[in-house]
Amino acid sequence: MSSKKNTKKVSDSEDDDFEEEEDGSEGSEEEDSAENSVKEEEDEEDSDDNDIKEEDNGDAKIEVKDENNDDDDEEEEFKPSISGNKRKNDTPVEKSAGLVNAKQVKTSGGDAIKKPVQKQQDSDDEDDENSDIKWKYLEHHGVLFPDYWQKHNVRPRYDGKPFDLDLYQEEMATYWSQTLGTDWEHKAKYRENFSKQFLETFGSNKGKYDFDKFDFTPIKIHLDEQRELRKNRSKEEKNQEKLKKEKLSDYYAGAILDGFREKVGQFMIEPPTLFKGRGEHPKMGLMKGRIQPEAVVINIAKDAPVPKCSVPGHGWSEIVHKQDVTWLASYKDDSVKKQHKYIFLSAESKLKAENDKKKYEKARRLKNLIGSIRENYERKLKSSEPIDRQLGTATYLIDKLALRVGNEKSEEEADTVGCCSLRVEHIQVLDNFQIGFDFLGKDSMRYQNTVKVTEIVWKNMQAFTKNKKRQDDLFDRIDASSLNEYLKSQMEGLTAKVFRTYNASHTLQQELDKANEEGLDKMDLKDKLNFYDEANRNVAILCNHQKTVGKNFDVMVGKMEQRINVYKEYEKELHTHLNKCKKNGVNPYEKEVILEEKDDGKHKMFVKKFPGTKEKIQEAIEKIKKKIDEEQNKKQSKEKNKEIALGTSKTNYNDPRISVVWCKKWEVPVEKVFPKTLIAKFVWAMDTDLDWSF
DNA sequence: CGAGATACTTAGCACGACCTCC
DNA sequence: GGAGGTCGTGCTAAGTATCTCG
Repeated sequence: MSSKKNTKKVSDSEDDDFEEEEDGSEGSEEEDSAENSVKEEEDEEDSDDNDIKEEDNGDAKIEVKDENNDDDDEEEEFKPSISGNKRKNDTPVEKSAGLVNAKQVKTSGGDAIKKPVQKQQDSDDEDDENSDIKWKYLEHHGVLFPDYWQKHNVRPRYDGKPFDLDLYQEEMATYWSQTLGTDWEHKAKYRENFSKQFLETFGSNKGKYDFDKFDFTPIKIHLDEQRELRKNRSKEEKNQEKLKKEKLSDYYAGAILDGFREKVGQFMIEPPTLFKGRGEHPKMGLMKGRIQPEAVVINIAKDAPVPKCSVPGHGWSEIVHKQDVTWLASYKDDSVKKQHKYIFLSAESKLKAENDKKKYEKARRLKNLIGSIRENYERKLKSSEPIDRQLGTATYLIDKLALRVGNEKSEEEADTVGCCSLRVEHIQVLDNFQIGFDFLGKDSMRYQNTVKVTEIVWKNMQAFTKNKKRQDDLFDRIDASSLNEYLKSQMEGLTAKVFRTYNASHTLQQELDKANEEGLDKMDLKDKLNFYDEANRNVAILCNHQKTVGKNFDVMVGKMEQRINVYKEYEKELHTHLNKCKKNGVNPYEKEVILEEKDDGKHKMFVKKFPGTKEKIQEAIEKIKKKIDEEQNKKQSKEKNKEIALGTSKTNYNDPRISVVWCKKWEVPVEKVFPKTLIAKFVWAMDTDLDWSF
């Protein structure tokens, strides 16, 4: 209810005709690169804009500041107040709290405050307390659009002859050329989808052309040259560009939510390119269309200034004031598949952090109830009702194997499954109460596992496969929503994914609790971190978080082995050297041997030193032993992590408080287990008490 | 109800910044 | 100080879950 009231179009309200005016009056504006538009559209064009906005909001313009443009006090004051970079998370913007405060920030040089205050009062009041209001005040700078295509005029060949392409054709052809030499090039579907769409651009002439006769290597070569050129830019040039980028990002990343500066996440509209779906995606190779501002909906507070659209001659689709959602902007993109995209605040924002914390608290509630919940679904396993046996069995799998729930998918997507969408062909009922699983899950990652289950589960699984074809659903009486409905009856807010969070965090806690037995106190930092990685790895294995093996993994490991062998040989030689030294009292053989490990042209050197005194030799032996040890550890963890991605569980499944407490307890700096961004994301967990546990 | 819409989280990969090792 | 490797971050695809509507 409340939200509905808030979502009406700006243009509906008596004082906002923003889009109409903008659209109508600016058709002839220069229409190029977004980069230009952000920085250059200053005065002439700006004045139009301000006219409109000043009517709306008093003086509410937002400008990107350029180094050469520091003459405007208003902007000067405004900008830092909302810029993302200097933001201090827990310092309210401008001291006081809440709505009033945010407005002060926004208007710290102008008079926008007057009107909005009135606007604010006429409808919001009763909304605030009830329902799920996510914010009271929200202000941001909108979204950034990728540059329009700029023609490079490098022609492909057709039938061996240079061939002219129009603007859009060239753009498509270039995206295609980007993938020449990669795996994509050889995927039949990718080629099929692209070629069809590409030929489509010739309209009624499309029948005249044969895609196989096109040769795009000239464009490919051009792209390679461009990359080379970019790489070889001067230091200053690179620096300049970096600064520019930072400036832009500083501007767009800046938002204010309820009186606090917050960082916006991904604010750049996804640029056009060829769609690259994971796995056997039927739509791979199709052109992702260019998103125009007219497709973008902006969500801000009623009394916030309307962000400026950076594309000359264009305007937003709509300005809404939906307080029951967290997105700042959204757009529909149906070019490849029907979908909505959103611009959110970044992971480190209060809004996201709060949700994150709630997620873990919910998982902890599950932890406390898990006993009775397990009893409940175990009872269901034996129920006389087939539906209940399926619910029980599916819940068992979700709990024990951390499977995803498995929503229905359409034909237009890659064929992947989760628990409820498992088909008979995905499992094998084996001897000894074992079940074999082999299916493609999210992102077409293969889940392959053989597990011993309880007798009753085993029998159920066998029954569910009876008289069915391979392609039939294993669970034919339930789906994701009925399963979640059942879970809801067991605990408020319980859904299938909570089991994953709970099991992951619980596993991490258990693993890390083994620190005492492992004698962590006697370990050095490196070994402690190995121990942590091991725990982390167990979670990743549970959740099936995989990564593809890098193409030169074997080469890498080979090199390490070689290095270890060299070290070992050196160690042996040192021992003989030491013996000789002992016999003679003094060392007659002091020497250095320089080894060059040659490897495909490049070389690395290793110097074997044979010192002249027993003590020094002894030292050298110790040193090389340590090096061997380190190198072996490194090799081992590399092999262990060969196909396992540790990052995903760290960011999404492991309650950060577990790690924080562990770090404190064992005197490991948190920044050794969390990279910068995760520390920022998990600020809320950083001062957890030592006695806390999941 | 069921299908599509909507909102938000979870996921792997490419690439570039940074670090290390001589 | 530069090449080679590592690692973090940005990007965007692909899930989950719930809501809405005919």
